[in-house]
Amino acid sequence: MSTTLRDVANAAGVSVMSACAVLTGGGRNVKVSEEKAKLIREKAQELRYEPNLAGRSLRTRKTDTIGVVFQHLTTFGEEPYYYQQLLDGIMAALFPRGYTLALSPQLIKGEGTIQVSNGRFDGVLWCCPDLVETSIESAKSLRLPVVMIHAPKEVTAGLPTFAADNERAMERIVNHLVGLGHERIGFVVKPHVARTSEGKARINGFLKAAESLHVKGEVLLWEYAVEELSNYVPDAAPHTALAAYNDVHAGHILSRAKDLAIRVPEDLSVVGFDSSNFCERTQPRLTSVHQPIERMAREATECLLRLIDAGRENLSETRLDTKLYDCQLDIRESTAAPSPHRRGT
Amino acid sequence: MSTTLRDVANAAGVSVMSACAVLTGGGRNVKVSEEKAKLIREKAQELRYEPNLAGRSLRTRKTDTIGVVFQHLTTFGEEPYYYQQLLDGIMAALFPRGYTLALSPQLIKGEGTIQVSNGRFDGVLWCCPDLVETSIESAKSLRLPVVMIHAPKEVTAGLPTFAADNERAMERIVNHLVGLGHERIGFVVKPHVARTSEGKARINGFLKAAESLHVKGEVLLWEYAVEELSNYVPDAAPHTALAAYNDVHAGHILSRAKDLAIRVPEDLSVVGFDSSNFCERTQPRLTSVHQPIERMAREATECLLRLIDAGRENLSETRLDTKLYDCQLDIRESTAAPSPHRRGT
DNA sequence: TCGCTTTAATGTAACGATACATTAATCTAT
DNA sequence: ATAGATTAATGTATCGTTACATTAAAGCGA
Repeated sequence: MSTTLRDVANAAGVSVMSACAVLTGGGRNVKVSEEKAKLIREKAQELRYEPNLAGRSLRTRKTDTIGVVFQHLTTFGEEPYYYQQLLDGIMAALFPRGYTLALSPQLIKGEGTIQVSNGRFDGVLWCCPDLVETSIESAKSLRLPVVMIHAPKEVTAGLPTFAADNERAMERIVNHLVGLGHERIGFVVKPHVARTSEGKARINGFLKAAESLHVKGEVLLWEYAVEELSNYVPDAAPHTALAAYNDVHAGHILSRAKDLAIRVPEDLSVVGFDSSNFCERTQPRLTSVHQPIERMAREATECLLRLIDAGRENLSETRLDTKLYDCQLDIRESTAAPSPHRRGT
Repeated sequence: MSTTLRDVANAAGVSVMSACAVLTGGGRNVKVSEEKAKLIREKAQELRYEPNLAGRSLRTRKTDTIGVVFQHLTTFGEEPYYYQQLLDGIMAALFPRGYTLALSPQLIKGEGTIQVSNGRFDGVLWCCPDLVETSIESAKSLRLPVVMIHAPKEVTAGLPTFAADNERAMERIVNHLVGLGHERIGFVVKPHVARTSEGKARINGFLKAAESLHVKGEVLLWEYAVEELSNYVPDAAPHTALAAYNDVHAGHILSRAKDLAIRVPEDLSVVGFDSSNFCERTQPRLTSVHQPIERMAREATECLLRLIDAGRENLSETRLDTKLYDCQLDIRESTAAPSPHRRGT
């Protein structure tokens, strides 16, 4: 059995609460002479006392743990860079404050509804780019502070939300491509993307930007894009530029293009999304949108911690922080003006 | 305030332990009629009862949470694929059993020594490829089941250990290169690598393999490798093949080589380590060693869960599981026979 | 020396869930 | 009909910690 506070108190010949006061720094009311305090600390060290957090949590209603919600169990595999940055940002904000981060099966339920036991988390960070409506209800019904990361704020009304400005980002892509002279642009997505709120935002931004610049902008399902590349005929390609939903998808397009001897960027411009360091390693290096994911995650986490603190001090009305992050386009080598002989065809 | 078991019991007009027995399935001793059981379940749902885990943990001495130890706070950034696969493997084993995974600042202490509060974790997974000796003492002194992942078993004596066979892996690399005709091979590492036990194992394996095959095998610090490439002279290069410590480093070498117009694999063969899907996206595609990280993490986690179960049932002596994983070499395009005009120089 | 504050502590009761022991009521066998 | 077994429950103590209330002793001015 492990050492308890009572063991330490007995060893030092003092009461339990004196030991508690000394070892936790708490107990405003309780004063202990420096002499006894020293003895208590000595005994605690000698017995290798570590507080039992279950006991403490039960009493203080504080767990010093926050839960992180992902939609699926195995999301990591699809977009390693995205989750890496997310976790790094969260940890950067959490650890200096002594908080623990938990990934729990409770927090990963298929249809977006989760149940969280009491006394496990002080708050929840909800990271679901592919947010569905039921998630929101589920999030709001938690009797815990919740902060949304990367979910369009129109959907999360009433919850603090930290998200990339996806529409603006797509506008930047289209602007760049049109500026280069492209007039037929495809946005390649996988089917499920069209059902997520982030996907909708990007599609929406893409279509709006194309419309306002008077160029042809088409949303292409992945299979059609693949087919289109396979049937590629230099002068008759339906699109001279393809934007992909993320860098990994863009990478796949690059590989395809290479296999089919389609030159990038001469024959086809390709744009990614995330501007992960992966972009520096492709051939050609990939033009992509940089989302400040780590900063977003860090600031969202800080917001959550503020909410938790506020709740403790009964400042029930903290202002609802919500922030939309502008994304930069990192222009690399995979985009260029369309070949002259096809320009304006 | 949230609903407690007492609230449910009162609402249903039964005792607290009847409610407890019905809602947790536990309490072997306590029988409840189907009629009352139904009523209890109804009331629980109606009041949205969720058990308080602090209370439960305190009583049962079970947290259903395991902690994962990393050496540094920001390790993720360096090797995203590695950590992604590790976490995926851990979660795959943990979540079906209802366990939560925790990343805690308690578990990330610079010099490898950690202290874990009681009542927070049921066990600890220690994932430190760059393991230092003090870590081991720290790991052994935890009064919790501990399983080591990715630490050489010579170092972790007495603790279950799941690790890649690094020596064998380096042997495979050297075999492959020598088979192609290379006779001057460099193994490129960053300085800190040489101090970690995994680094030592790889260096050791590399040198031993080179020696036994009677070829020149040299360990190169990163800066020297860079310098060597800068001064590259086709017929006089000190090495015709470079093995890197991981895929990302290998990627950097590829970029350098490209910038300097050194052709891979014609002028120089390059080998990575991890065989992440990154290898498929480089130009040329990267030959690399595949470590079964996810499987390793999953099996280590399963082992930890067995130890935890065993502890509960006082089967104090479970056999000490330890497994060394063989790694395959995935041969892609970045390795080939050295150019004929330099062969045998 | 008496009342008053100040200092240094201690006592007790929770927090919520569950293990173990006990009780009351019903059933079975002779 | 009654002992003994079975069923359906309830009572109570406890896990380790901390909040709140209380006490005992010392200090101090008049």
